[in-house]
Amino acid sequence: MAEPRSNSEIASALRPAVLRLSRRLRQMRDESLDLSATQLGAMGVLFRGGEMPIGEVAAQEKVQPPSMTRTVNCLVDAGLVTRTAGDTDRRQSKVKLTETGRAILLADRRRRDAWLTTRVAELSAEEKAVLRQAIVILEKVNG
Amino acid sequence: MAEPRSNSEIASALRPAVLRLSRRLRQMRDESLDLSATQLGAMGVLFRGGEMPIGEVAAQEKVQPPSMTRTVNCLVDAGLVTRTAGDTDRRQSKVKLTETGRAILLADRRRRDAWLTTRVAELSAEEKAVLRQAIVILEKVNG
DNA sequence: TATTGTTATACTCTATAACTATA
DNA sequence: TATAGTTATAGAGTATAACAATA
Repeated sequence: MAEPRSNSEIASALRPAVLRLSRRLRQMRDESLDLSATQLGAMGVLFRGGEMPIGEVAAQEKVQPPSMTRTVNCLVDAGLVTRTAGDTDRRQSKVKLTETGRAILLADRRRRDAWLTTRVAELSAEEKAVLRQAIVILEKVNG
Repeated sequence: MAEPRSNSEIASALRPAVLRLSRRLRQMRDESLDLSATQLGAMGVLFRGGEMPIGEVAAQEKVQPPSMTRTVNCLVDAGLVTRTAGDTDRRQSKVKLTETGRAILLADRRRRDAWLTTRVAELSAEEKAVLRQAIVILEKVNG
């Protein structure tokens, strides 16, 4: 599968590559004892976007609302995010990173990305350039 | 995150992109009622590599042996693969796609990749070229 | 009635630890 | 003793369905 040409060939080659890498990335948790990849993802959304409704976090992470409720519950219990009722619309619960959450997110990212950063560092400059561009494309593909 | 530059910035941007896309890819199962992404992955290894010990399938898919035992059990029950004791070393159990398995794999891939293929098709020729190269790099990063 | 979120529930994936059988 | 695989067990992640509260 060195040269997939058609759209479906690209899709067929991309799928296992992404699935295998994601498996590895989830396991990296063992090195950072605090956060799961899922929790880190949700916190990352809040880091970038600031305070927002829980539904928006779910949408950005491409999970269903009940899944994000569960993740946020864990983070609230750990004191990493706060959940407050919306002021204009009280159905919403606005979620926000705490200062502790922000600090732990940054520390955890550094530790967690150790493996992946090492792997990336071993690539050539050309390969890194391709990867940089590919990240944007992957996000685009994902909708 | 349009222009990550350092190795760790690339890692930090790549991680969520891969995790979110993998989530989506696992959900695609709903459209193809037969195989999970995990099962499809294992079958894909056998499709490419022919008959091999179960440990080898696990290694290629980057999962631990007990996880692959479980996956293979399901596939055997469904008649999609066969498991036979090794002839030279009877500790091994060699696994092989059945003809049915091969046919279902190919049919399922076509159906399952429908979403991803559509997304890929919407990319420009340049973006597809980047993605083609990136797939190889992702596999390399993954070890 | 429609929307936002939560609760209840169930299933898949995956891992680690302990075990069996063979080398 | 070492290796290949399986069994037993546990935990995380995710979904759907049903519900509550608010708009």
